[in-house]
Amino acid sequence: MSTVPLYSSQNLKIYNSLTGEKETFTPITEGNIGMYVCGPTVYSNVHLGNCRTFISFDLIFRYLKHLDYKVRYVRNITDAGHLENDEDAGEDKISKKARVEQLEPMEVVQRYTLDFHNILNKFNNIPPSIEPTATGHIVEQIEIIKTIIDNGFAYISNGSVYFDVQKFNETNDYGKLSGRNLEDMIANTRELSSQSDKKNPQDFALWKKADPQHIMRWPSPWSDGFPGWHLECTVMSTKYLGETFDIHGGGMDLKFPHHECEIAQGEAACGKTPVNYWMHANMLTLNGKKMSKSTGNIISPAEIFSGDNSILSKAYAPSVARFFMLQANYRSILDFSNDALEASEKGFYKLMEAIKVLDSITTGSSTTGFDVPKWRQECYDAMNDDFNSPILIAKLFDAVRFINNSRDTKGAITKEDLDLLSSTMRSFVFDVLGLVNTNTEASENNDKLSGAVELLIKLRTEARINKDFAMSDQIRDELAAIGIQLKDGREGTSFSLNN
RNA sequence: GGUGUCGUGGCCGAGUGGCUAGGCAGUGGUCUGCAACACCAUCUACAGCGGUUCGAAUCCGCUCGACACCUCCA
Repeated sequence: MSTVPLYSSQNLKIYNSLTGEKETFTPITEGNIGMYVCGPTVYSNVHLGNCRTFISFDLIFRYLKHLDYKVRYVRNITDAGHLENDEDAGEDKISKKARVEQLEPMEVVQRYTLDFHNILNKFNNIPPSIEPTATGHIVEQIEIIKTIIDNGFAYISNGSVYFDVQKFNETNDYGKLSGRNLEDMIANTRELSSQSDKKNPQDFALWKKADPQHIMRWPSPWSDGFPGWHLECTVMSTKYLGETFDIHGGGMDLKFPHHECEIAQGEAACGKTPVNYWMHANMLTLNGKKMSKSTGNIISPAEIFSGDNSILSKAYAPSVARFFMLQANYRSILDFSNDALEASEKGFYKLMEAIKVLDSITTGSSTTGFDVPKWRQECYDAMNDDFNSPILIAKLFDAVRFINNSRDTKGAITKEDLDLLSSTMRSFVFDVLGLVNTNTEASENNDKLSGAVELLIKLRTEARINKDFAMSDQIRDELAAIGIQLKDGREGTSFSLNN
């Protein structure tokens, strides 16, 4: 038996940074997608801004899978080669951290890789299919450097190897992704420092000769040294996804020079452009400025979860922060604030509450006031339009209104429509948006608590019948104080757990 | 200086030529013993100036402002 994959009935459009337009998505191999996303340099704890990028691509990964595509998602760990700056005096970020904290470089890598995985796991991100490291691909990097040299696009200088941008630009277009042209860049570049080994300031390192005190070093035909930052992504994407693959993603700040250099390396090594669809996730800002490790303008996920930061009024669940981010388009700058997060939290629990209500709706002979199949397609249309999660969420809230109405109005929906509504809600909220319902899980999974609260509700109801409002209010208020909210409705009293 | 993006109501944030985005907050009402929850109704917009158009938040120009990249950053 064979089922028709969902993607065949949906028209997915993706905004391609390379062309600046939304394009109908067509994978190289039907039904299969290769996607590469630039991962973190593991020299410090991830901050919330880093997380936004990976949550954005998790949404994309989840939706592509939801459409029944077979996706190979590769996201690297940069554990070597990422310099403090592009001058020759630059120090490897991992090495520097290791020196400062008196750790082995691999201890630094291990510590922050674990932190990265732990935090993304809390945000309910699905792990990538392959998570390769730069240090695990030194041999491949040396091989590709040889190829680029052989093809005439790189030169050796004092034990280092540099990519010859001007030579490349004679036959190719350096700057096509970031909308720059080489002449402008040359005209606007500062003078080279005298000790540079580079022919031109635009040239970038493929291999760097290590200083005597540099710990992380590997032998190569040119020197004992280490690979350039841009190279690892070219090598690992090519190795696991092929010389040309479908989607390459990353943070907006990597567009230039990192991704521009990847295109140059790929074209110089393989003679073909490496990526069909470039996708860039926009920045999370704090006080209107980009979150950035180097400026210290950051808030960490751990602080969100604990509330331990002066700008936060309380702690927030990971799914609340995730929901907050998904309420903005991945291509828009999003500004973080406690007020915005608090507003999202209320919306989030309203959404979760409605999903719980789905189970208690009674069905009737017809559905009035809501076209479930039409609504369902509108949800898909939103996601098909370059993963427009804010529109999807707006559609979900349309359904929330109908669901809450249906609770009070008996028999306003057919069994068939309710099943479709329920399955669609759940698949978009949990599978596609990747939200976790901490609220109802706690109440459903804890029968003892539930039994105790039901007993208190019973006692309170008796008190109310006897007009002993002092007693009934005491029960209500003290339960509220420990996060259990009682809800009086036509059909009696129910409760929910608040965070 | 160069390149690019953006400026939407109290807050967040969609929308790219005419039709209610949505969430939070506010206001009025229904429900309630009183509340909360929920529901119904409703208010505050498209930075400024000029142009194109029957019609512009949406297209064009200018002005002002913000941000990002051009050094490391998701």
